[in-house]
Amino acid sequence: MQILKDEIRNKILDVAENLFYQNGFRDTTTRSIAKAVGISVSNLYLYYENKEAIFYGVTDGFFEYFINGFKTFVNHDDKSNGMNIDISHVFQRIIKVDQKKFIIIADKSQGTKYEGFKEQIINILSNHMLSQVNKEFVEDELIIYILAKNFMEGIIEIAKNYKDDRWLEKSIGTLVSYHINGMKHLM
Amino acid sequence: MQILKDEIRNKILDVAENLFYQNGFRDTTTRSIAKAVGISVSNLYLYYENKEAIFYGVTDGFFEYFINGFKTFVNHDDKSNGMNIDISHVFQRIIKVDQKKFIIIADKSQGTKYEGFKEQIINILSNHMLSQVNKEFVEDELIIYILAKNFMEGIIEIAKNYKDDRWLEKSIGTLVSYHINGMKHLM
Amino acid sequence: MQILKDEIRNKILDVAENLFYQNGFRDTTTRSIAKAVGISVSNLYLYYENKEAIFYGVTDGFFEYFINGFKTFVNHDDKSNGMNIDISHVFQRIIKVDQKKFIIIADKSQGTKYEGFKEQIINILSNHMLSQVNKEFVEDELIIYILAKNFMEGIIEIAKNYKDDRWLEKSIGTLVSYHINGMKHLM
Amino acid sequence: MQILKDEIRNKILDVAENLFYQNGFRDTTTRSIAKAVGISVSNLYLYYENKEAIFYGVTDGFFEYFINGFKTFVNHDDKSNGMNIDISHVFQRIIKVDQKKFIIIADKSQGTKYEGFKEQIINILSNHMLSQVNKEFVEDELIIYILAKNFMEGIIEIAKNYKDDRWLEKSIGTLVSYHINGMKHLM
DNA sequence: AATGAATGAGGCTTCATTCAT
DNA sequence: GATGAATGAAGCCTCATTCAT
Repeated sequence: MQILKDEIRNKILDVAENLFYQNGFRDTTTRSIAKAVGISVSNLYLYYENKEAIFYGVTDGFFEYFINGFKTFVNHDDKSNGMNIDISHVFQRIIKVDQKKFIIIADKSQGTKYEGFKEQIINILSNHMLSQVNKEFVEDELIIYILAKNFMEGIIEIAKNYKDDRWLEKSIGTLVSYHINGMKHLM
Repeated sequence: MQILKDEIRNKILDVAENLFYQNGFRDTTTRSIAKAVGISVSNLYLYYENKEAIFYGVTDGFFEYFINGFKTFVNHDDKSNGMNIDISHVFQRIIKVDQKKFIIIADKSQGTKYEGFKEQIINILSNHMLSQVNKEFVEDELIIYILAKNFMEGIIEIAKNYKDDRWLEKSIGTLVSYHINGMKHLM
Repeated sequence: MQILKDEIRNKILDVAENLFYQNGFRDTTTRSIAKAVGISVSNLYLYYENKEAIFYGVTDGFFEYFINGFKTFVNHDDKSNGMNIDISHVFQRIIKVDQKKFIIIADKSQGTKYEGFKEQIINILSNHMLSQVNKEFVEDELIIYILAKNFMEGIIEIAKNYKDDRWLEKSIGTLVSYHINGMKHLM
Repeated sequence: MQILKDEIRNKILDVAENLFYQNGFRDTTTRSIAKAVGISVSNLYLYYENKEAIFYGVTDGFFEYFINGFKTFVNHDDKSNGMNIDISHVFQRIIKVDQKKFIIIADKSQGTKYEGFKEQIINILSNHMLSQVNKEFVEDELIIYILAKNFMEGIIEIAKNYKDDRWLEKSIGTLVSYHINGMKHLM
């Protein structure tokens, strides 16, 4: 009673996604993937070239989506205020498409070509915020970086708890306005 | 001779602290510790039972301190507003006493008994915030949890960048008021 | 339908011959054979019991031919001079019939029952040469063995570069007369 | 009853030398080395960084020696006849220093940085021979290459059978004069 | 007859831990 | 105390071979 290839191929991605999500790329073993799928380790290699390929199988399509969505924000936003409603939409869309993949790429990718990605996003956010802020109130740019990181991690955490679209919308809305309010006295 | 032993015992903790801080418990090898101390790997085991014991050697004292400091806040604070000046002091003290240990326990402890620690702190913070907030505005308690986590991660990030007390005070101040301002429209 | 089978059966041998020739038995994978044939690896096993059987499919017929041709030389030659024109013909014929198989058996058979084959041929050549040589000049029989091996490897190398019959004839001729001239002062 | 480190370190090289000599680098497994030494595979890695490092442990010193000796020949020999008494001395010295290492580098090094080395030596020899030969007699340079390879393999074979210096001297002498006599009618 | 799927054995390497001196 | 030496378990990956359809 052999299971169909696509079934397994997808099950591998499914299982791997969960394991990468829980333990990150580095601490997820081929063994644990194989065990969770219910196949031998060597069988894994019929479906994917190596552990990294499984990771990219999980993330690649989503990564393009992420980048495109984020570019929209970066380009459109330069003239308006740094952390406005737009970014709310951007992240909403990204998370709706796939919360776990978002988290994996942003936070569990050490050892893959995506490590360093979260940092880049934070830097972009940080630069945006910096351009909105009154330099007199902020003697140290580091605090802005920290707040940008803070915001990004809020987004990630929301992604981790995402269940339905209404909740997501409201939560990101709350997070964004929370941060905008937070920023006001720095402006 | 007993002095010599203590010297090594402490150097191990010193070195291990730095390595745990940089790479986390899981990615720190006994070999790297021994090498940095300048002793043999096997000698490590005369001082500590195993890698985990070294971790606890580094963190345990600090952990009590943390808990006590935090309890003070928890107990004193029930009647006042959730995230007020007091917590600012609590974390300042904790970070001043030992930023690295704080980060290690909170963020680098995967694989040890402390791996759920950060979560617990966030839960406590979350409960506090929840008691301060207007339930009508916050239909979902989860968002409060997320903001609590957000705050905690801000603290951790500040700890990572801590250099001098003035900066620390100002940064935590900024973070706290940022979050208080953020929370205001939820109250 | 039987025809189809034979077509594949032969294509396997064809492909395997080239791969064994290039990489040797040990470093030729069943996967590479199947891929080059354009069939599945498992299908290979319907035609041949295992990788070794494929090797023998490629070599066995030729091996008989080789042995027979060589025996002719061995038997006819006992009364004349050890390395004369006859052996030139023998190897010419063998290489013309199949240079690759000759090389495979002689030089690429580690891991198969033929792995000692080259050695045997060299021993036969060596014994022949020994019977032609002036024992006073050659105190050590080993040097004769080495020269025999040397000659055999010359033949193998010529086989590796074989393109057309004229070249082959001339090259073996050169090699043989080179070795005969070389031997003259040992006689 | 622990064996001294140096004893094992050397035993590893000893054992590995024999295995590399018999099976080549690629077909020698860490397992087989460990088993022959009588230790665990992981223990191997206390002494050498990896399999390749063991190979270089066996060969490196000798490689320098080889190159130096051979350069002497190449430089000194340009004005005299290609395969003369000098080369006899060069190879004698090289083989006396270490026959097996010579063979390993020249013939068993696939997968290491020395693969391709034998080819280079043969090319140098071939070019030398080519400059000595009457082009009218040799329409195809390939045959010269083959004879150079032939000579090199003669040297290797002598190396394989080397026992004492007198024998070596005589054998190389025989091989060289054999080849010089062989070449004479090509000149 | 054909093949996609599966796997155990084995290859190289690292790591935490233990042992003998 | 101290340490060089040793090792089993585990990690990633490949290969020849077998099985179910």
